Amino acid sequence: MPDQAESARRATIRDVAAQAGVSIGTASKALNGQGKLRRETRDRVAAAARELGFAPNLLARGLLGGRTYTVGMITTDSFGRFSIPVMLGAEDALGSGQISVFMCDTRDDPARERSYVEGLLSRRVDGLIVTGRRVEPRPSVGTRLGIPVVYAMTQSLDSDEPAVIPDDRGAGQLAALHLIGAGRHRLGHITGPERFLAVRKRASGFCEAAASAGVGISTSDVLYGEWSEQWGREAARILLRTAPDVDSIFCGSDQLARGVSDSLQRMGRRVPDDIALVGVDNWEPMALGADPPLTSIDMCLEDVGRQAAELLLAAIGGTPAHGLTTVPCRLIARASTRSSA
Amino acid sequence: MPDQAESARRATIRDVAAQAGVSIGTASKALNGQGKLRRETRDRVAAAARELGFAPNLLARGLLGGRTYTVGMITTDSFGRFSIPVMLGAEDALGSGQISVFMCDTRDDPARERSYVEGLLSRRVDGLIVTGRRVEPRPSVGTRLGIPVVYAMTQSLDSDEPAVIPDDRGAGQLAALHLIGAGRHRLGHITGPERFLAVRKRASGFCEAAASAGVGISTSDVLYGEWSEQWGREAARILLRTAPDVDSIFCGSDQLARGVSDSLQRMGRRVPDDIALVGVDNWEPMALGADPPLTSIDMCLEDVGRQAAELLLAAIGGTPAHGLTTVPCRLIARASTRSSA
DNA sequence: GGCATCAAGGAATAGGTTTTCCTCACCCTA
DNA sequence: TAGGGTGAGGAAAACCTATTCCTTGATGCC
Repeated sequence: MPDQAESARRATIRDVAAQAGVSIGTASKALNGQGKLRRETRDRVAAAARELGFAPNLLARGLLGGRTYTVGMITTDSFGRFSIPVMLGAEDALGSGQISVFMCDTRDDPARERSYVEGLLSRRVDGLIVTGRRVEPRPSVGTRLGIPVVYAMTQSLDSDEPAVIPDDRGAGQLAALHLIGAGRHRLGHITGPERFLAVRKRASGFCEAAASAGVGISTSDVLYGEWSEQWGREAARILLRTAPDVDSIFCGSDQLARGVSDSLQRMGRRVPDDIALVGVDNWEPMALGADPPLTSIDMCLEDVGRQAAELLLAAIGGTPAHGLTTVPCRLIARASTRSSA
Repeated sequence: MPDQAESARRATIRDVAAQAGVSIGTASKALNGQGKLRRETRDRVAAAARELGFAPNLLARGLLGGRTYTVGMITTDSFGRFSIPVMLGAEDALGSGQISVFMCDTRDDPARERSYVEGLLSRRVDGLIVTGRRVEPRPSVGTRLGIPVVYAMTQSLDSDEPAVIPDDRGAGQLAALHLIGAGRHRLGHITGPERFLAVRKRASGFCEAAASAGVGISTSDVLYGEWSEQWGREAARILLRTAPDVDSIFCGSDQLARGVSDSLQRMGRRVPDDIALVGVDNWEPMALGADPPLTSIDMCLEDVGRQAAELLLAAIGGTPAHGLTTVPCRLIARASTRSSA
């Protein structure tokens, strides 16, 4: 393959046709395996294309075919920790099918979002993926765009629009079962702001699973606060005061778990011997950096992204989806819940 | 503005022209403020466009004009912690000029990279930004692509190609001056693998600045290791053994600094009273979550991205850049270096 | 030998926009 | 009144590709 382009102007199919001594139409057929052509002609065209470093102009193709093999991705949280893996998974599902992704960060500004959507529509993307910070429902990006839209890690207030989110309730259950399975019976839960839907779902999943295993913790025992290590430290002190015999804590994020771990150890409790800890996010720099490393629930965000992309592809292909799809979480066991036996 | 599209087919300029009772060419001129048209005609066309929710097909425009107002962004580190802010800054500089960004993650796989570049070229992007994990030089993505390329947070082995990177040497100097300015005189440096160019540059900047302030630390005293909290903990123990009177440590990342801080405090040293700590990255979840919060050097990655994008725009506009551009870092002072007075 | 069939490839069209060049009518001046 | 200038807008080319329809020559069959 000679170096990509002749630097000046990219070769067009017209150049290829001329070089191969055939018409444009014939060249097109040869390159796309269409029509009735002699073997030798195909080869000649292929050789010319190779020689000229020809690559079809996808703009022209898109203009003609009505499909651009391009999708838009809109994120509201500055490519944050959540939307990135989602993007990664989506890119994975799309990229392998030769679809390119336009990325747009709205910074949570509706006006900016509107203008991005306009731009994407003008570029004739085949579909849209909308991803957000957390799982809270948000205003629809538009229901009559003429192209399919899938939400990932967030949902539209118009609840019929397809959305893919992690199974937060399942995350809570997973945590409870893991802790109980490790022989813990006095559970605590320290988590983020109660206004987050995901927070409430996890808490209820956790409490329910505990209850049905005969271990008592009610949602009113849950400690809600900010998403900060600072709150983790503080909450640990509070919890130890109100429930000094606690032997395990489920933390709503790895950051919280770090704070909790730190605080507990300063208060002389050993992790996991005295108190076991489970975090959420499986955010490796946090979870692995902790001492001891944190058991954490991975929300499989890449799967969320992948599934969203697959739903989008199906919709583009004519099979739209509706409503919510949840993706199961996975618990990654590490030293912070190692059996104290 | 009536709801975006008529759901079925997007309105074209032909529809607008028909509705306004003018020819296509006239409609185009009216919408773009070109040509000689009566005021009333322009208004009529504008009204029709609004009514039909017309937005020009950017594919067609790109096909015709040779410019797509689109750039490709290639990252090698899975949208990691470094390339994201860079992307953000770039998107900032580009987005406000109505340029859309194709995002591609190569996962460090040259074959994948090649195929992405092909795809972007086929989509006739106007330029390329290549961003990487750290600042190490990498093989060129191609020097005869026919479109300008700018590297950000990484450089091409072909050193003439334009690249924008943070001023790592300056980061080291900043750290040294800050610590010395806070009255510290026995400096240590714990950092990442010596094979990283950025690591060596920071170390030499740090040692030089210290030397020229009359404080002795040689590059041979630097502790090199992995980029992990674990290494931070271990290195702190080593350092305290070999230099028990150290009163300040410059850490090559916030993660390292977290490990160091943790380890020091377990060994009974107070931060910052006994030992002051400076990290690098200003990675907020890490730096703010630490106790005490970490002073850290912000590499202003968004500025790196912004500048790269600006260079790219200039190159697209006909004024290509060459060689290295460095972006200054900024020290964010927090409690870990609060004067012990 | 005439006709249908078939292989091979050319010509033309569509897709949506911008831009250049034309046309047409009108007014002004010599 | 002829010629030129001008204001307003139309027609058509150009961008590049894929596809549909045609043409051409050759072959096979009755």
